[in-house]
Amino acid sequence: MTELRADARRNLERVLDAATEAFAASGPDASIDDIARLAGVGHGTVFRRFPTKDDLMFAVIERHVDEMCTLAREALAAADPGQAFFDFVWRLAELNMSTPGLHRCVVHCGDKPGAAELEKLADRVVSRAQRAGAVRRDVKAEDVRLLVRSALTNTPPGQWRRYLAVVLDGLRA
Amino acid sequence: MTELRADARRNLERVLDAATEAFAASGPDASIDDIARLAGVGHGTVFRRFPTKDDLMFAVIERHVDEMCTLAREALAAADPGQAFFDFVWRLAELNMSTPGLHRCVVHCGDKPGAAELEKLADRVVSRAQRAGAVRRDVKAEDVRLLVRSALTNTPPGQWRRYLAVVLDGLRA
DNA sequence: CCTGAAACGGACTGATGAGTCCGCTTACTT
DNA sequence: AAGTAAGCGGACTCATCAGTCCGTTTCAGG
Repeated sequence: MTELRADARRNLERVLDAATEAFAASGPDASIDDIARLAGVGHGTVFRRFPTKDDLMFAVIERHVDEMCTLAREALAAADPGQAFFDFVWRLAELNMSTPGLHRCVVHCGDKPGAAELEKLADRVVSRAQRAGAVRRDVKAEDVRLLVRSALTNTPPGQWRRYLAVVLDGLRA
Repeated sequence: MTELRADARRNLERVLDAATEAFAASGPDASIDDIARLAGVGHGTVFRRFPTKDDLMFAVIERHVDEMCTLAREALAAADPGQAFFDFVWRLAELNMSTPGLHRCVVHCGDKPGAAELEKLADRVVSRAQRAGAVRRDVKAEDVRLLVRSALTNTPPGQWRRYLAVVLDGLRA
């Protein structure tokens, strides 16, 4: 029942590879038709495995999201909450901005279960740093998330580090 | 030749009013059909006056852009370059965020002649503040523009003041 | 092999939205 | 009042894209 036929498994891999490439290049605007063409399959084949485009997108970024959750858990376990927060943000940014298109997909899928988990973890990292006095108290954890995101999104390629530095300086207590 | 017939003039006004309302509500995503319906005219009438949607959008924001240019010129004339910069940014933000939809239209039309003029003026305000030592030197004038924009765009309604405060704090020398 | 179920893929639908066209209407002019 | 050019508006084209359907192909087990 859960076993896929050999050709189905092969096509599934091709689709995921193609989708990763297309979403990395064009963000959530990549079309299913493009992805199917890139994978060398009909687009009906894509829809059989992933009932909606969002399902496919989430399958592509799931690995990314998991990785980010791990970073968040490490930050929560670290000794110095302030340092952990700043390190966490930089690592998160490096991971996301290595493929800006996928980052935009992560933003697009913000309400999916896995992504919601990540948000909860990230908010705890922020709160901990605030309690330790490393981050100003007049912003909410959610605000920090949005500020960092806005510094990374719609930013000229290769310039985001400078932008993030400014925002993080603005966030220090 | 340049005189419009009475009905044409009346419809032109209606279209501009409707477009302002629609763009303010939905940003650049407002459709010409919606605008025409709101104005009570056929959409052919809209296209006769404004060959493309962008032309219409720019006509709507032109007044805004002019007002912003005035603010920039005032800032350039002010005595204290640093204070002038921060006042300028806050006034610009208040003006834009009173109608977030129109702000998104301004961003969308960033390359139109009038908007380009505004960018040049704004960049001079920034450079002047940097030379006066009020703004950190490791960012370019364009970076400041983009950072401020990113703090205002895609931001929960009513929260943008906090976000802007953080970014401006991060920009101080 | 040979057969049936799984998988395939592309034609099709339906929605949306920009921009064109042209037969009809209406406002000015004389 | 009548002629005419300006103006009108909606039907039409064209393109895009998500998602459906079904006749055909291909895999895998007996």
